[in-house]
Amino acid sequence: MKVRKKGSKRGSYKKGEDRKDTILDAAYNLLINSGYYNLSLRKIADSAGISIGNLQYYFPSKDMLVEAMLDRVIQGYLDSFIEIRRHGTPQEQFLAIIEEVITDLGTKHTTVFFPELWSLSNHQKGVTKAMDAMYDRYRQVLVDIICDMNPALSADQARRLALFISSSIEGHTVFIGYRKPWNKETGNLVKMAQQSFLWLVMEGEIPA
Amino acid sequence: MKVRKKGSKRGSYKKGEDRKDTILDAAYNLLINSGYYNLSLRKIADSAGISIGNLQYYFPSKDMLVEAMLDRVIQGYLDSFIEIRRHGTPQEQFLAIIEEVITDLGTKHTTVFFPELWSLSNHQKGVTKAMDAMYDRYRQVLVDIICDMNPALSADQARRLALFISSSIEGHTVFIGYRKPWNKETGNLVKMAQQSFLWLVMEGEIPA
Amino acid sequence: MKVRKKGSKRGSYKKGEDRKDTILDAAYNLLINSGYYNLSLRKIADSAGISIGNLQYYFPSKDMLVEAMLDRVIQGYLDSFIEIRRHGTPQEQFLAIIEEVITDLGTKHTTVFFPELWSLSNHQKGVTKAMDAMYDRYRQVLVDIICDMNPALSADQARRLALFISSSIEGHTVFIGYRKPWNKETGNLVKMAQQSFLWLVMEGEIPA
Amino acid sequence: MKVRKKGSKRGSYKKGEDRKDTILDAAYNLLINSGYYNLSLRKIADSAGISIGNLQYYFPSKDMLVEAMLDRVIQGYLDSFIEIRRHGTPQEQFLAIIEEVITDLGTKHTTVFFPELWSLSNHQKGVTKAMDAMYDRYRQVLVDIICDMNPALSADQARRLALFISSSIEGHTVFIGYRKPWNKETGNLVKMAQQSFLWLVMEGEIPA
DNA sequence: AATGAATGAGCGTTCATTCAT
DNA sequence: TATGAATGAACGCTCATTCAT
Repeated sequence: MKVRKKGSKRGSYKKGEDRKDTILDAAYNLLINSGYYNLSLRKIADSAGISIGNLQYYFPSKDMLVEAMLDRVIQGYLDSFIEIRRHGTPQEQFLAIIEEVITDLGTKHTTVFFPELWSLSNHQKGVTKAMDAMYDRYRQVLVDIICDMNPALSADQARRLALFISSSIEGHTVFIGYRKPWNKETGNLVKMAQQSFLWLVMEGEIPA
Repeated sequence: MKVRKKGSKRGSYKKGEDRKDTILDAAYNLLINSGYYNLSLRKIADSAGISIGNLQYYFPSKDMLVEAMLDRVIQGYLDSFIEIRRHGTPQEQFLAIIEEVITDLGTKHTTVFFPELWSLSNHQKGVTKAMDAMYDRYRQVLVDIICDMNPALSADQARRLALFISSSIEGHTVFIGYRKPWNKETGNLVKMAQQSFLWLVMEGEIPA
Repeated sequence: MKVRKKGSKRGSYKKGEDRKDTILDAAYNLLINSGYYNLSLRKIADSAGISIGNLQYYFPSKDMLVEAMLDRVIQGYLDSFIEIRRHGTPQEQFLAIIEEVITDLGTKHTTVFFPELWSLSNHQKGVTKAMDAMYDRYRQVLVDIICDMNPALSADQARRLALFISSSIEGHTVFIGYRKPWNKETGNLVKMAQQSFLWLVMEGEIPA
Repeated sequence: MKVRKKGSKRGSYKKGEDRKDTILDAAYNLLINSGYYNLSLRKIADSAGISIGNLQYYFPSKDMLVEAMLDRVIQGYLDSFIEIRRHGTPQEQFLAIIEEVITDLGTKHTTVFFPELWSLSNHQKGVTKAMDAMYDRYRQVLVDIICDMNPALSADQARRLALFISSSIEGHTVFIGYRKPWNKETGNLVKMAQQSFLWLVMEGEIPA
């Protein structure tokens, strides 16, 4: 999923915001290509073509920069979730979202980004919060669709289903992602996921 | 899952192997508590109570130490997989393994270890290899059980099922793991996983 | 031969260049007093009165620092060669240059510097290049004088003579240099060198 | 010039001496290939195929090992000097020795060894002493021949000539040695050296 | 808004040396 | 003799951060 610049109205960025974007783009690319372990302010500044003094004018500490970058990337994913719920019956939407998300796992930035995020979230509180918020919003999209599909489900049950489904999908990152050993199985796994989750939503016994 | 020391025969450790174990234990604990990003040879040596010169007598480079540690932890998980297939019908084994693995996600070391492993595997070849080998062995246990449960399935289909099931389970780490927001849902998710995967194995349409 | 600071105009050094000079001076003095084997960035930084972080702001690697230092010292020697060819007949210049160079061998920094340079040039490519360039320029001064002294010589012959003469002079470093056992013979060796080389240039049979 | 093992009689080395030789050979090869700067006891022990603990049983400190190695190499050169004075008239011997020594400069070990020796001798007293003793013995060979060639010379004058000649020859190491830019000129330089030094001995005005 | 300069801590690694066995 | 284990210092280098300009 592509990270997009915000604020398209009027084409009138503040210069500072522009520079921040350049920096965050540089940081994101370095993160994807080398991992958080190898991410340094020096490399970011170099890659963004500015001095590290100037970089720290925009982001006073590494943590702040990192969190700004994560927020931005996460926002990109959220924007894409919103665009999904548009066409077709709830069931069609449901199957479409499964396919879209699983397919997205195969892109390099998704394959690399999320494990970094999960790892970071275990050690940095600010990251935990941002990540949890993202998944909350993501799951809410699923919850809404699930309720439409099977109105017999309670809100709790729908939430539980959304949690199970989204978790299961995320787990495929490490196995069918970019350059992962089972990448070629992506299509088959989409089919298995669709029928399995569909059955669970429509006919499963969901704990109340 | 607990990492166990090997070499139970005769109680006669070589001194050097003992020291290596101490070092790897220290490294593992630091990894769990601070993440790979904060893992340094100095901290490991301190934590193991030896000088860093001595540490590097046992592990000439950080990479070698890290891979030895990962191999050891992974071996612990593999050992536990082997012990699972002992009692009951294939279906009982299947349900038991799902419960056991999902429940294990809630332990601190599992919750933290795997995201570190997934992240590392994207940037360090030796890690990729060890991780893939581990999951291969893990999935093979599932494949065997699945074939027993539904002999109508081809080897390919069983492999596909094992991949989908194991991936789905792994994905829960980030959400129901130790101190994760949905940790209390673990029991419910076990039930959903069990019925969902059982249905898929017995009645799903698995791509051939 | 004294290494001089460049940039005499206006007395307005850039601050950074000034600091670089301080560092290179410190490095040079340590090289002379302890040899390359004992030359470390820490000692250079200490000696220059700065932190080693700052030192590496100016010279990102030890190799770069060393080569900058060698270039600077070599430049000092080259400057002095240029100043030699000023007064008297070619033969007077020839004798003067022999005396000057041999006498210079007795200074501490020359006695110590050149063996370090020769040794380094065998193991570090960048050093080889800088050294060869220096000796090329040095020999060219001799070639010019030799051609003036004996116009019957071909360019090749003059080059061969310059090579033989300069090599022979360099060889004395180890024996008549600063605190070397034959240092007191310097005057006598100058006389032997002068008449020997003069005879070779004027009456020797130089291979064509 | 090849370094030879001593003690050819009876083929009955003590085992310890044998081991010492192995170690010193390893050290010498490492010195030639990487320079003193990169010479470490670890590498020597590895290269000799023994533990570093054992290495330090034979040579309690690095300095002692290095000096033993230098002594051994130097002894090899001295042995070769002794073999030279055998055939022909003094003048023939004189010309032969010049050719032999200059030609030897082109071998890799000579080209590399001597600059290391010269550099070391400026910083390590034990080395200075061994080196000076070697050159004394070497010059004595020349002194003897020179006195035979021109009996009119005083002992002092002969010594001065030997010093000038030997120094001049050594100086060529850096320029016509192994892989040095003027290596192909070796033959021509031998001729120039021979006639120049011959003239100086027979007709030069040597300071008394 | 941007740069250049500086710091101090920490990194992985290599080293000579010591010592018990 | 020979090894294995251990130390402590130093190495070149990178880092996040600070601050004056």
